[in-house]
Amino acid sequence: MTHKNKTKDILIEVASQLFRIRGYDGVGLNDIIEESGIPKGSLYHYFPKGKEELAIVAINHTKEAVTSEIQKILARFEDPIKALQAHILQLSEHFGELDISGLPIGTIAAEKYSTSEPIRIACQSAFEDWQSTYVNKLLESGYSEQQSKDLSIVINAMVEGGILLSLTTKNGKPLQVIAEQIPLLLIKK
Amino acid sequence: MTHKNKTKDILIEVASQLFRIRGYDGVGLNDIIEESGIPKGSLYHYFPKGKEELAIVAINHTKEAVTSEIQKILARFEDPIKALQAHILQLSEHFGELDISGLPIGTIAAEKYSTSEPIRIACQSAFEDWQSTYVNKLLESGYSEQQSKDLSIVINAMVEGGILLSLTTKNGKPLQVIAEQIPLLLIKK
DNA sequence: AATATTATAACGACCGGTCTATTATTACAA
DNA sequence: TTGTAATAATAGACCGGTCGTTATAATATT
Repeated sequence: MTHKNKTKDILIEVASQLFRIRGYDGVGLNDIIEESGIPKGSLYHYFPKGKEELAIVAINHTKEAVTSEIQKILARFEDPIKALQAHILQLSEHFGELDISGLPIGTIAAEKYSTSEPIRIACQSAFEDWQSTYVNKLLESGYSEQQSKDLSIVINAMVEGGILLSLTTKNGKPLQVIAEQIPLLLIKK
Repeated sequence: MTHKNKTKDILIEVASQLFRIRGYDGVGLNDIIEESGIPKGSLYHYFPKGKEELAIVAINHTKEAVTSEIQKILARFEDPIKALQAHILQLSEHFGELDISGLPIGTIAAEKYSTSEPIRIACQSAFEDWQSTYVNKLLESGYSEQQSKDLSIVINAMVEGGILLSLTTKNGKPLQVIAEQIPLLLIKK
């Protein structure tokens, strides 16, 4: 860390936010230029391979940001049920207002899985990271390897799907209902 | 029905498929022209308001196609657990190969929820239709109004999220794991 | 003859990407 | 410290191509 390259970091941050909200094809380089105030020359200086390269770095940035956010909230509750509910309810709080920051990487994944293998792989890696975070919490709480792994997939799917539903309906309700059903899922076998 | 407008129907069918796989911004009108063999003049004759109008019709087309597909497979099993598992496992069978036909409307929803209100509403309506289909099955099976409604949201989210994970990982496994967890969720209260 | 449909050419706007010039910053020699 | 050459970074005009859309003409259909 501690490599203080402000310009590059701003580009990554702005690109991450825009891609999250409008997807890959919905965001032009000119949008990123304009929003960040950084000229095209600098963008291509730091990302000589262009848009796809920037997008992959942005995906990895979002991956890490979300991973540490999940870790942080899961660590605050010993009970995995309460922890996961807090995690999902936290997501639901963003809705109804206007801020809303999109599916973290689901939009890009859905758009580009069939047309950009590097992007697909970056998105896959993000999903795997988040799943690992869930797995760790479940293992700590005494769930079996098998059940932890299975549940982490289901939780990941429910979270992604829940955000999508909440975005589409402009309403945090779907995520709240999902949070309520967590206890059913987490019955130890 | 039975209004035999072949040209228009072909446009809707082709547009639906392309939007499913590559999203709204990832598909140009030229792609639709080329894939369908129908000239641009005809497209604007049938959809004078252009791309967005065509997309909304395509979304509604996909909505109805998916709704009747869900209804069909749910009707084949009396037990709602078996019925939903069959539904989800059927989805999982599309993966691993190359065909794969994308998130039905989730991609467009995620891309455009913030930039096209008409598209957002069309997507919302599709999600509501699918949820209603789940609700009906659960009500028939003796679940309470409240639980049926809650579960239908969770199922919808799991299916959408599961397809997204299966697309991204090129693997039907996520959907299969989700299908296996259905019994936990459907415990009657 | 009137209308519906097909067929393309062309439009301006914007796309991702390239190019060249200029300005900061760094590294090293005196 | 200062002068200077090398390199990094900024700046934006510009490129060919493609975007969604429009316009106009030709052709079928009624």
